[in-house]
Amino acid sequence: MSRNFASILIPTMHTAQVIPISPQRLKIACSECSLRELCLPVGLSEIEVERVETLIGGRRRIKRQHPLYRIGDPFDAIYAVRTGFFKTEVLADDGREQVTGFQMAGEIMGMDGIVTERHSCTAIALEDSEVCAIPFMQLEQLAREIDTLQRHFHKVMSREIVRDQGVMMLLGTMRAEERVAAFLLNLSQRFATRGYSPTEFVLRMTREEIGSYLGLKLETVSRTFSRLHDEQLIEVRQKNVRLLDIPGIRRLMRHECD
Amino acid sequence: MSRNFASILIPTMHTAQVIPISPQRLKIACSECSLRELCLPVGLSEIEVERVETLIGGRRRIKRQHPLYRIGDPFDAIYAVRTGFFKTEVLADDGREQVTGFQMAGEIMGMDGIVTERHSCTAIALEDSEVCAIPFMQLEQLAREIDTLQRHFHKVMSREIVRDQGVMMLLGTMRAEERVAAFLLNLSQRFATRGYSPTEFVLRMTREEIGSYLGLKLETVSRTFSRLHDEQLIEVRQKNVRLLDIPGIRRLMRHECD
DNA sequence: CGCGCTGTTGAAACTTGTCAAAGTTTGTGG
DNA sequence: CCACAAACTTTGACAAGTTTCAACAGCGCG
Repeated sequence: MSRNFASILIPTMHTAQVIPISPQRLKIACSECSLRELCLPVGLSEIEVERVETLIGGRRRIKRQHPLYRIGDPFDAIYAVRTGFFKTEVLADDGREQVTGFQMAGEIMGMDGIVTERHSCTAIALEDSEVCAIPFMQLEQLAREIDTLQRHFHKVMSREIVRDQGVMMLLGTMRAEERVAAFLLNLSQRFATRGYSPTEFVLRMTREEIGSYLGLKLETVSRTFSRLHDEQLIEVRQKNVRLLDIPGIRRLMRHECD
Repeated sequence: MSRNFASILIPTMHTAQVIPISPQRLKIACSECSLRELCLPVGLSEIEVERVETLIGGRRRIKRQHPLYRIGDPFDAIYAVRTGFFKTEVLADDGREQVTGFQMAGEIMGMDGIVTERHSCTAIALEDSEVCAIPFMQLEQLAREIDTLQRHFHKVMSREIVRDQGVMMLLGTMRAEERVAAFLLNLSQRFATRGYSPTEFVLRMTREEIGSYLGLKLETVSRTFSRLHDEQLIEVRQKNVRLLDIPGIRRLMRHECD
């Protein structure tokens, strides 16, 4: 039974098949986990890890299509995805929505709420999911005491800012085919990091959600998938995707130089 | 005309007239800086402000078109804009560039560098500018000691994340006219916050830079300005802009309801 | 004073969006 | 477990919006 911070770092259910972990070895496994840098700083003493574990507010299960938090909700915690898959989306005044990201195991959500103490986006589970809530006041308290935790948290926020820059690049300069290619490669890389196949995975989101994220209409996403398929770069059947030629897909993105 | 941005919009913001500083008081004086509310938390005691002042690494002058930092530069400080105007831009593998933001007085730059300890974007002064360098290690140190400073810094990072969400929305769902309208309203609002006219200001960036930021070609930006002008919403002469009908401009953005 | 950079405008080409229809999968309730 | 409805996906034809290419004008720097 693991409802502590360390456990979010450690792939449980999903990756149990890939990296078997006995329950009593959780902390050790954390230090061996290839994802550790996503969630916990390296170099914590055992005592410090224990303190971090006490900080976790608790685990929350979110059913598919249900929100973890909504725009306007009071902010009091950030969340680490334990299992499952989320999307975050923002809302324009006129009602238009835009998916700003997809979050998977080991990733942190909710930092948008710090500035106004209300969430500025909505996080919705794309499949039955589980998160660890990390009460923000307590996180700040502990960050004041543990340098490496403080630094780590700052890196997590910074990584989010850098990720956003990448999305801007994608939305601002790429054409449809490049966007879809970048999206697939990004997913592939993130799955690989977590020990899953980088070439074969399931899209938890609809074409419309992909389109929203990529600034395209769902029809364009669908057509682009079909085109990549015609070019023998991918195989798609519904939500199942197989990347047949990753170098080829990567090449698409450099195609339109300058 | 060789008058710079500040001297037009900001009735002499340059040192002496607004903020009298006696010659011997050359040290950094956050306590007397007019930007204080923008870059420091409210509620610091005098002693705390003094401590923050010791933390400022020093001012740096950056000439027009010169970089404050470049992609790949080692990260060791964040920067607060004192005077002037910057753009930040990222680079794709194939050489394409994308402006990710424009920064003006009181805004903080450089947080992208925390995660990798190298900057992931380049910051270039669009006019002769001045920044306060804030060594990051020392900032973290002090943040561990002063709660309100810690919280403030987290809010600054969070604000950046929320801002990025807004840019994604802009790039992902808006048409050219809406993007330009949003851009102008955003600038207007930021000038207003700083006590300058929200209706009349100078664009320090070229059409190409605006286009890069908005995910449009420079010709489209130019055409859109012309169209807004035809519709009597704005006046543009070169870099000088006057917003004639802010409600009208705002209406443009709700036009395309979903 | 002129050269270069920046900005404006036009016409054609191209990419993506819109609308529509049909096929496929998923979920629900009998 | 099947049947049916709803949601999602694919594909085509056409429209709209944006980019591309090109020409020219204006300002500003040397």
